[in-house]
Amino acid sequence: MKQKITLKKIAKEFDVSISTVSKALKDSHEISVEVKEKIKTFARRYNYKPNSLALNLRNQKTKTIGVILPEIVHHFFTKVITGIEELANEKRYNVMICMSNESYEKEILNLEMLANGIVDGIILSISKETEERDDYRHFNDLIRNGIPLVMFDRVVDKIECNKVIADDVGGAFQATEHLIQNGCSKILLITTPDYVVVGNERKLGYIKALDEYRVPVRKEFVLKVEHEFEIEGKLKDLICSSNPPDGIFAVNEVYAAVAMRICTENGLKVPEDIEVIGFTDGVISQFTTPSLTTVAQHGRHMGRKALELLLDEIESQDLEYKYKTELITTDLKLRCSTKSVEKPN
Amino acid sequence: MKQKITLKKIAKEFDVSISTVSKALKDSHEISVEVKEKIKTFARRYNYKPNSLALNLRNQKTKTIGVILPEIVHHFFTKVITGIEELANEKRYNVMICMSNESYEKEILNLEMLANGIVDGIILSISKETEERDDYRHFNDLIRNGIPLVMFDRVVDKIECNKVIADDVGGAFQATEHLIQNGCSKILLITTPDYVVVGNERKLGYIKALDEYRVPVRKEFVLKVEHEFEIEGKLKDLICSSNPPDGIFAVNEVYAAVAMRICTENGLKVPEDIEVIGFTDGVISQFTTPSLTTVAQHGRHMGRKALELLLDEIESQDLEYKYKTELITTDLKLRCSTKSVEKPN
DNA sequence: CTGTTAGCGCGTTCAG
DNA sequence: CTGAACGCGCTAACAG
Repeated sequence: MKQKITLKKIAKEFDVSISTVSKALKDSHEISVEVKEKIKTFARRYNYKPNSLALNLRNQKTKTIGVILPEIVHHFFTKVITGIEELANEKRYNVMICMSNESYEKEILNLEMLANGIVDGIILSISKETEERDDYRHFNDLIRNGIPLVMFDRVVDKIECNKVIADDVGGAFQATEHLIQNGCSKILLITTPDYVVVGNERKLGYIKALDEYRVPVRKEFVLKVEHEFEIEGKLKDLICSSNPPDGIFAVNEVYAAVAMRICTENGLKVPEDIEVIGFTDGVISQFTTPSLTTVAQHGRHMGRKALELLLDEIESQDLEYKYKTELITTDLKLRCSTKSVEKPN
Repeated sequence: MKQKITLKKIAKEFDVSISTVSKALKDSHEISVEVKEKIKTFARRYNYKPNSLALNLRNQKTKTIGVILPEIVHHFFTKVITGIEELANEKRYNVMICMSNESYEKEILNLEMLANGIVDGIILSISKETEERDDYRHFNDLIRNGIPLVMFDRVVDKIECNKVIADDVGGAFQATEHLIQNGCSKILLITTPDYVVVGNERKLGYIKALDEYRVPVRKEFVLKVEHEFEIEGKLKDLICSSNPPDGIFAVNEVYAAVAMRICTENGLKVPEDIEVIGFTDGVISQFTTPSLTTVAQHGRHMGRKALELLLDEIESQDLEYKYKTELITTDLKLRCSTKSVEKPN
């Protein structure tokens, strides 16, 4: 278990002072060429690397940013991470990823841990439990402590900070509009419980599209489910009713995939009898039969944007820094679960 | 931009020494009750938290472990992370996740960054490029520097460290055996290029099963592809040949899903005409039509095990520490792309 | 009961 | 050209 080499050890080796070594390694003009040379070759030989902890402590900054995610087994979030990593790389920042597991407690724990000096700023998507509790003191504490925070995707109006969100309303509008234009008039919305903000936003877009095209909004066509296995029973009932839906818009990928499977199993043909659109950046959609038309969220782009805003704030000296909210536009990714002229992929 | 509160500031506030404050906050018996009380309430009021950097520097350990992954947009790796996080939580360790993006350069960069004091140990799955180059000096440097390393999934024999691997040979054997027992005799293997170790291991299992059941191994039934879009042409040719396969074993999920789609598109019924098995821990398999039988890798379990070994080594004082290689057994997860008595899910 | 000192590893004055 | 001293924030051994 050989110990790491330090300035001190090199100094002892050549019987010079620590600061001489430090200067020599930085190629300071204050040090004689010979001394510099021998110290540098020695350092290279023993692969000297300054200790990050010491540097961070001294500089009072770490060039590291923390990312807190509700979960990681989720294609969208991994895309966001990819975007963050990408830009972090370019800007020579490190990234520390933590998971809140959708838990309020763990979110606070992570926040506290990161806030204790080890990161220069934090990017986060709020946990479901926190959304449900509607308790955001820990974030305000953080901000009061002067640690820059950027929220993405699941954001909270009450918190004053930079934000990056997908255009949930617009995306849902686009999807619903597409279904309407394809001739659907009885469009089922499968969404999350009320406390999930993005679910609500997407519902708004759905309603907006229906309104705009003068399609009546019907209560029985709004399905709120917590878990995908709740879909089967309710959807079956609707399909077998006297007035079955002819289109489905689901606020995420799994809901859409499950709904589509249930339709098929119950004798409906997709997209002939019923068209389906999901909302996601995911990978499942490409492999379902038929492949699933979705609203693409561009998670990678969101990640990049979030870090961009964060670095902006970190590097800003401006006392009157103005927080922004960036809207990332979505795209309708046409596949085979909807009727359309072209059906790529 | 209020600055964080430190021992020093509290000391100044009450005009006592820094160490008095430190002791007071640790409820030392050396300090009078009144002083302790007033210092503690003050600290609580201003939400004092010791600076982690300073603590880490002083203790020469960080209670943080680094994880380097080839990529993160990958269900298996996110499962492994979940396992690592889980145990890390229990043991009160932090986890820092980095991505090598399958790049040799970036792997080295990450390694160097983590090695400079900020983590107590590293868990890693090697990048493809490194596998291809067959150059492992950076790992040996790390180990020589006394930083514990655990490799998982994609491991390298030449590196002496703890390892956790899935039973790739066994899993592939199981899968192939299952196909044979279901009556397949012309089983196509879709695998990766030779330098990918896990691909090779799985190929070994495939051959072993064929040998054991005296099914001839045929060269034209071993398809090596780098990317999934190479599958279509080659598979089509085979299907249309005079001697088409009646079973497919693919070394990953995407290959299997793509192969199955191509079979269906070319008029073959799965599993009646041809059976398909994939290798993975993924999420796609559940949503294909038919759902895909796979060899489950238990990524979460692997993650836990990897961290377990790492903590073992970190906390071991033993100079004659013995490295282990843990084999994580796989399970055949039966779904609908293979014939069988029961077809759950 | 409280304070001083030293040290973790580093970089930066400032003196010599 | 080189070194001593200081500070980043914290703890622990030792003095008083």
